[in-house]
Amino acid sequence: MSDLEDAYRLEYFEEEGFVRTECTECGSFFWTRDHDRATCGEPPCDQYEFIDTPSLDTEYTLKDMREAFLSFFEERDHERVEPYPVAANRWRDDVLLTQVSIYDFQPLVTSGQTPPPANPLTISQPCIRMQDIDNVGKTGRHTMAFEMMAHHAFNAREDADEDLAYEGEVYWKDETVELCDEFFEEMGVDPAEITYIEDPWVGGGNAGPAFEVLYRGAELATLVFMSMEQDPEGEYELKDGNRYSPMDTYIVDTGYGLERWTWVSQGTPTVYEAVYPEMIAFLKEQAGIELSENEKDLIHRASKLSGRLDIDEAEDVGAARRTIAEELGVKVEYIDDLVSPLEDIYAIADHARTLAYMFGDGIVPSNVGTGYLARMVLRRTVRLVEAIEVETPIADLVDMQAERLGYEDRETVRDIVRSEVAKYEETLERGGRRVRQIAKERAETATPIPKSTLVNLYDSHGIQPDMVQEIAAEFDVEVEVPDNFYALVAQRHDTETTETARTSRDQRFADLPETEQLYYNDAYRTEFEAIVLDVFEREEGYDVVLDQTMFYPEGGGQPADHGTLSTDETTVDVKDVQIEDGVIRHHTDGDPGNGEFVTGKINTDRRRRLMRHHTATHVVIDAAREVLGDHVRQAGAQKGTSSSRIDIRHYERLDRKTVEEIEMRANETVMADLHVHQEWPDRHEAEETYGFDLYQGGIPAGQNIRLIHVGEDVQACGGTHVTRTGEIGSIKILSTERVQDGVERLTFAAGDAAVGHVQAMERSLQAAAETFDVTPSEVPETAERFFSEWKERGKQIEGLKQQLAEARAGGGEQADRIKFGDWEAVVNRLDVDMDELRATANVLADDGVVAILGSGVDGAQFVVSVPEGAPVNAGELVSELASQVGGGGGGPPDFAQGGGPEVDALDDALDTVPDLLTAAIEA
RNA sequence: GGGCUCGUAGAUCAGUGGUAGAUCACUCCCUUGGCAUGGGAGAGGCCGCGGGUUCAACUCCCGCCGAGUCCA
Repeated sequence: MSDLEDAYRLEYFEEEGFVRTECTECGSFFWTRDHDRATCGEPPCDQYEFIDTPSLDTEYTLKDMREAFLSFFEERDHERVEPYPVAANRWRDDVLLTQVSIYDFQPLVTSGQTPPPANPLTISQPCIRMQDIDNVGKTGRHTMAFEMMAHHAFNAREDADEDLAYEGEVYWKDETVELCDEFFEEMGVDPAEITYIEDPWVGGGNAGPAFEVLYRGAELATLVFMSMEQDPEGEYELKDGNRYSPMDTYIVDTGYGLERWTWVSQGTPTVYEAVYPEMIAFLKEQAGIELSENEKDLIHRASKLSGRLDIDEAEDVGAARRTIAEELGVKVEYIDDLVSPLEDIYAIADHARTLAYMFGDGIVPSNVGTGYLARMVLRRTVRLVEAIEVETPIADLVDMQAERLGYEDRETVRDIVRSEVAKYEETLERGGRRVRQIAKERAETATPIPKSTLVNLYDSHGIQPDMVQEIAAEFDVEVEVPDNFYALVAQRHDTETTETARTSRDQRFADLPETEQLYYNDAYRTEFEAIVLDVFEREEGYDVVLDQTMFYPEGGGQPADHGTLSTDETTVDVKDVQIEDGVIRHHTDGDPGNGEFVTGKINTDRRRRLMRHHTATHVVIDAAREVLGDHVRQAGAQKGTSSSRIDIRHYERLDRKTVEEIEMRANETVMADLHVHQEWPDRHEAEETYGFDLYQGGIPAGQNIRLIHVGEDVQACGGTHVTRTGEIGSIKILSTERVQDGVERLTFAAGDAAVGHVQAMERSLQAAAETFDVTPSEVPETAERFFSEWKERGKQIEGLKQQLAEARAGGGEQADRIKFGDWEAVVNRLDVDMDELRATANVLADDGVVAILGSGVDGAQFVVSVPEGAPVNAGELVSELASQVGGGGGGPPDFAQGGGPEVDALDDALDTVPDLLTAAIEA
């Protein structure tokens, strides 16, 4: 760590007369203008000193504070950048939610592959941190949703190894600290009260020196100087135990918590009161919370105290509250009763804002990914709202926040919330029934519900332990809730993680220049000439690299082109095409010869079909968005030659009517014969014009991106397209399936493939129609009729069999009646099916006769039915008989069945019955 | 992406290799001046679909389809 000490010695500190001091409490080093200061300023070394003491020049609302910050930096040559979505997985695949502002620019901007939208820039980025969910409402300072105000500068080293998307230094540590100082002063803070604590920052594979900036006990800013990346050979070992080395870029990453600043400016006991005043007032009124002056005062003092305690874990909250009660000289239960509803209200306000961000940014509830996180937050909110007995629908609460945050498609947000709340209520109802049943069983045996059952209820059915306890209490049943409940759940999910070893790069391949991509110039040309730069012999076939190619490599869900490469001497087939670091490999069945001139020919039919399907994909997504709403987003796609599929995010199953509507819209676009064209604009201009909805299929790298316009629809896309939608011919949606909760897969065909599928469908229908001897349009009605008639006949047959059985048993047939003891038995071979055999035997037994019946219809089969009291065990008798025909059988003593494959032995077996009966009676 | 649970009468669920059941709802009859109710009778099942094991599968095994839930 001492390696980094120099990193904190700034000229600015020198000039301004700062001193470096070691905190007498925690031992951290910090910088301050106050030479007498002994402590670092961070709780627990120092305490909150702004509660009841508004500590800026004036009291700010969130909106005013945000504006004050952004315009301050704008005035100092920073460009204001619009915030990114909270769903960070819309532009990166390594995280789900935006947790800090720098996430907006990782990984492409921070690594230097892509330029930043502005440099330097300032932004106020909405963030969500789920880690704090248990603390929200309780500690007075944790919120799940917050805005991180920030300014960023992206610098590149002069001696950088590679070409970077930005160059030179904008500013670095001294200017960053100076800006921080100035901003504090602008807000009316005496600079002598500020401390800069040295606190190296490590995260996400990067690291660097950093300052925490404290004022009156509140951490109001973090200044991070990201300058290192993880490297096993690196010269610095940091606090996470990994080694780091300097990067080619070095980046100013700051964070000023908007909510904290607002709070400090107002000096309210909790952050929530500063941030959500309207919603808290609304909820208090709805929940009918009215407090006396005494109670208000007590709560006020309690919140002040809890702010001074260092609570970072939910488990600490209980202990903290006991301490508070002690200090205030009241019972802890009293504080609990008073404070709990308020805590719930604070949490609801925060959760509602979190949900507004999530759904407003297009997250759809699901059992996976961000959708799952949203579902968890929503369910928690439902429980909180129930706890304080507020009648207002959650949809309204979320909508209040969505309105405040300025989201446009609020009706969809409401719809999503309503549908999700309904799903949860169903789950609760189902769960309640299940628990009641278990509780009833346990009540009978007077045993507690074991923890394994509890874990299972939660894991498989989403039922919380406290719900089980509540219901069990109604039945006076105890429940074992272990302290480590969630650890037990986690245990169930312990699985080995398989590590994928990265294949070592072939040096010869790595040295090749990037292949020129001809397929973008004119997607309709199918012949080109090129030079073979290298040929790699593979286990099966060859990989050929050319200087330029028209072969489209697999990518963006579009499969590779096929075709041929020809020289004067030979022609080889291209079976697959892949791109790696800009170099395109043609996988062939032969060696065209290194250094040769080749003529490449693309399989036109295949390519055309892929082009039609690719453009059709854009058309279908656009149609789905029009029909379902703007939240619809592509969650994956795979094009093909006979059909393609796209996965779209949506919160409900699609019914047949909706699918037809989408299909009709898509075909309207086809019929309108719209022009399809591509352009390569600057990425930031494109993002500004069209938003992140551009990135339906993933985020491309680079300064410029390729856009495909189909009418109004615009998407970033690297695939090959037809030039007019009319060329698609037609689009037929073949099927929909739910691949995950919240994700619908549409499989469709375009052009001749669509016609082919319709024809196949028609053939099936024709075949069915011919069987029924009706016209295709009459098939549904006819099938319906046949099915109900078929059921009707089944019932008739059953009735007839019963009658037949009664007739037979009545002695109409020449039955062998034998007497044994006081009983009479019928031994007979009927050669009818099992149902009839059974029915006949039962009728006989009802008449007080032991029935032993055999049949040779389907193998050799026996049924034995014994009237009550007769000295014969049906199970044993059948077992004996069945073994004589090479099979087995059994059943209860009064009724049994069995059989075997040897039909020839059936009669002999029946002949042994009298002896067996005699034996039975003697036994 | 991985794990777990569930698909049986219109609804809710029993049944765990050997004759498909209960409760509510439904239809009819009886009880009552009428209603709440009570009593009786009846109708209603490709036991999700397809394979396998077995003399025999709602039941066991495999695959598919559908629903739910937990975890990353």
